[in-house]
Amino acid sequence: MPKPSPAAEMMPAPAAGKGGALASPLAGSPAFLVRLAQLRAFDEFHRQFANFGVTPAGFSVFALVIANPGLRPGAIAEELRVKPSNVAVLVNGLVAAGLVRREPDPAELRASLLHPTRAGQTLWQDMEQTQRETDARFTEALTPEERGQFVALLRKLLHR
Amino acid sequence: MPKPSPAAEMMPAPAAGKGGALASPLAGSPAFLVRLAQLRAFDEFHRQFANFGVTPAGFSVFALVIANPGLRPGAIAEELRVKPSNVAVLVNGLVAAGLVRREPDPAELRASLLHPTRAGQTLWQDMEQTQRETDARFTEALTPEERGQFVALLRKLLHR
DNA sequence: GGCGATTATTATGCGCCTTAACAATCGGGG
DNA sequence: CCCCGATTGTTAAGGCGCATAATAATCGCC
Repeated sequence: MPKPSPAAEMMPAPAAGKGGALASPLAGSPAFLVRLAQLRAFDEFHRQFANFGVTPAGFSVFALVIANPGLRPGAIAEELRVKPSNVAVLVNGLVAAGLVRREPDPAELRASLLHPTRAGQTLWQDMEQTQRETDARFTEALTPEERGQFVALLRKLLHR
Repeated sequence: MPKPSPAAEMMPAPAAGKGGALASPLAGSPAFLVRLAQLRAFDEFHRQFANFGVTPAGFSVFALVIANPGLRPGAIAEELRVKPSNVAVLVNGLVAAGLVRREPDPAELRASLLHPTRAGQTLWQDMEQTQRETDARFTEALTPEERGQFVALLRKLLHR
């Protein structure tokens, strides 16, 4: 091992007896920690959005449609870094829930323009508030400054 | 709206035409960004571990067994914040791949003690190196200092 | 010796993502 | 003008990762 990184050092693991804490070789891995964080975020979402009948992925699509009425599915796929086939299924769910409708584009008959329904616009008010609460809970262990740093680092990390 | 938060403000979204960038109301949401980051981490893992025949979840279980020989499934479930039933399936995969073996515990016949096989120990050398490369790629947009901050913030966030 | 608690596993289902196949439309070159 | 490759969208099928519920075996204790 070339350099002794401060974190993520592996202890000798003394027999892994039930007594002490066990060695966590992945505790210093960003990718692993992100996976754990996403589990927690998912949990929080489920608790808060239990009454809304939407899933995390569906919610992200809905948020984009609300913020960009007339959006096309392809643009959503690009923004969410997901394949268009996946977007189609999620939009189906939103249409079935009566939150979104597909409208034909007169100048581009292949595409469908996505608009929120009136019911969708109404429900969004509550959802937006709930989303803020979800994020607050998710990051409740962080100070406001740390939360800002966290978001900034995530955005830099994701900036392909 | 009482106070103008610096991030995550929603623009009027002028017709969502194909010309300009679209409004991203979730760009300031930690939970949403973590989900995107996890997608990227998963992608990176698949690229790097394509030849090892293990999945991300299987790898995390394997890493724990390597670091803690004689570990019991329940301890893994607790450490990874998943249900024991899930661990059993993942261990099945590792056993089938010849990386891990289940051994009876003489003092606790309900439990099985997990040990890496010799082949598993050998393969782990390469996996450990590959994992470091995966994390390096995952965080390549960050400076070393930022990477350290990122890990520290994640750990604080997760510290239930 | 029996009975609730603990440990592990299998079976089943859902969410989310992928690739592959198909359909419809667009747009430009012959 | 028509055809054909490219674009856009959708459905179908599959895999991973998680959950809950049901089952089995063992443990500890009265």
